[in-house]
Amino acid sequence: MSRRRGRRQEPQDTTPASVAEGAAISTEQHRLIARYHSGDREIEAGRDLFSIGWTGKSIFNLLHGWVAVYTLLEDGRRQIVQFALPGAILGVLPSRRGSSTIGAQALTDVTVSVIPASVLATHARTEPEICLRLVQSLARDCNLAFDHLTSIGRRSARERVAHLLLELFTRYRAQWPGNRIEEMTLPLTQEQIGDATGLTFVHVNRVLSAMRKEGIVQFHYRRLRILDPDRLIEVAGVDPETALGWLERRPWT
Amino acid sequence: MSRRRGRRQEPQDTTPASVAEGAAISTEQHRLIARYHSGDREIEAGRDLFSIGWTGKSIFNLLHGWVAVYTLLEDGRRQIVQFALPGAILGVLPSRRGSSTIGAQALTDVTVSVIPASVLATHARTEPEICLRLVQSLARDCNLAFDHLTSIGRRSARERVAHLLLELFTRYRAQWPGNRIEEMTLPLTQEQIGDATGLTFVHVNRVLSAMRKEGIVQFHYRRLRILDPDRLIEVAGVDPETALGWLERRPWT
DNA sequence: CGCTGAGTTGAAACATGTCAACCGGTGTGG
DNA sequence: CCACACCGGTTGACATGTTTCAACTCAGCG
Repeated sequence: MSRRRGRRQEPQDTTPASVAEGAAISTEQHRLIARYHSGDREIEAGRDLFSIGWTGKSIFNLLHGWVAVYTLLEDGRRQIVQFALPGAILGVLPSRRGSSTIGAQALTDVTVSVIPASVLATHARTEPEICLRLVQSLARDCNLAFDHLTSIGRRSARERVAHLLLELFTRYRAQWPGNRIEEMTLPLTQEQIGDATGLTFVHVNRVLSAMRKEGIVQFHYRRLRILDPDRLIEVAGVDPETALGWLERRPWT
Repeated sequence: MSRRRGRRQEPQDTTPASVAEGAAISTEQHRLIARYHSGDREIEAGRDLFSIGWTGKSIFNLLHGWVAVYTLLEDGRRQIVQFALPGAILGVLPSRRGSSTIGAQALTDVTVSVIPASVLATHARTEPEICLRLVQSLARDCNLAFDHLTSIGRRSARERVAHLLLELFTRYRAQWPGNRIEEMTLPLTQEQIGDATGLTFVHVNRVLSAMRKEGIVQFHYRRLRILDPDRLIEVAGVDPETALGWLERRPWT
């Protein structure tokens, strides 16, 4: 039942996500809780920002890079439940007591701003902005999770993969406004796409091959090229209106 | 690809979820934003609290009954993304502008407290409690959504159904503390279980039949009886520790 | 009494998983 | 500098879980 491929977990060489491709949103624009951070931290690609069982009491504001949030079953099956982009807030969920049931893996080299939970607790009442920001971030995460749920639950493999690529592309492009090139560095392996879509990496490969042959998208070694946006939208099964809605999204998240 | 069964949507006879089975948490305990509600509203079983496309500007505090939050694909495929129990907060997500991409259907007769979004907007700054409460509710929803994601993405049909039953049972029982009977009214059809687990109602039926024959659970016409809790936990593939964690959850949500 | 919603069951079709072999690139250590 | 290991990707043959289609039951209700 789709165990993971026998590979080491630790290192991973990944070219940084940011190539000069347009006018990017600056790192500082992502730092939306500037005042209280207790310092920035850098994590190299492949490492965990925090792992399952983590008992730390901090939350993280992702400033740069990509992060995959995942869960694990006892026998090694893995599910990626969220892809976090700059601006995202991570680590809120592991509710107070107890340890985190989710892990967060850096897909690229990553820099986060660390905010002690204590700060949050003491200032939440006096500084409503923080709280509102949290609500916004969580609502967005929830919405995305719901999208993924319907994707995994009710779409075919082909639709799921198309949907994911489309989502990540539009979210990414929202960070590079004005850039119209249908191409990007997508710092994922096919196995990770499988972990996010509930498929096997073998099957992801087949789906991607098919879509490449049909001239819809091309995804090779972390380079994603969208050859036929309209057909991709069609295969993903989102109405173009929604797709446009995605493009309007705020830069953060 | 698993369209819905050709049935009318509207009415639905459902016995109310609350039977006298122990010391329930009172309705007032669920009303956590008491001050600002603009009145309560009752929705009968089967009706939508709000539907996809809804543009209203209210949020709802569920006081009594069960609600299923769902999404729809163009061709009628449906995915239930959340089950809301008393105490839950609904309708936060449909972000300001634009219409809701999710719907909420009453599974039983339901009463909600309606809170105009405007109230929220004006008081969020002055009354941090509201905001904190929202964060808590959203974080919980997000966590549950992540659980469901890994269930649908990586578990077998059998595991998924077991997992869902276990989750709903523990969440329900948290509302009736002190009650130790492994039995409850679960106001769902097998089709709705399918919509939540990403399966066909036919297959849900087969799985349930099998588990009944094996003496694990019994689910017939909205009556759920857990015959062998340990085996259910085992089949669901959660470690007992986590299962206990569920039981510790706050009454609301 | 017929209708409808929900559940049940069997047979066959199909999507996806499993297993296994192989390729090319890259880093590493002898 | 070569040999080797390993990662990520690719492909084929086959196994299997789940869906699809269809028929039938049962209960409630007008």
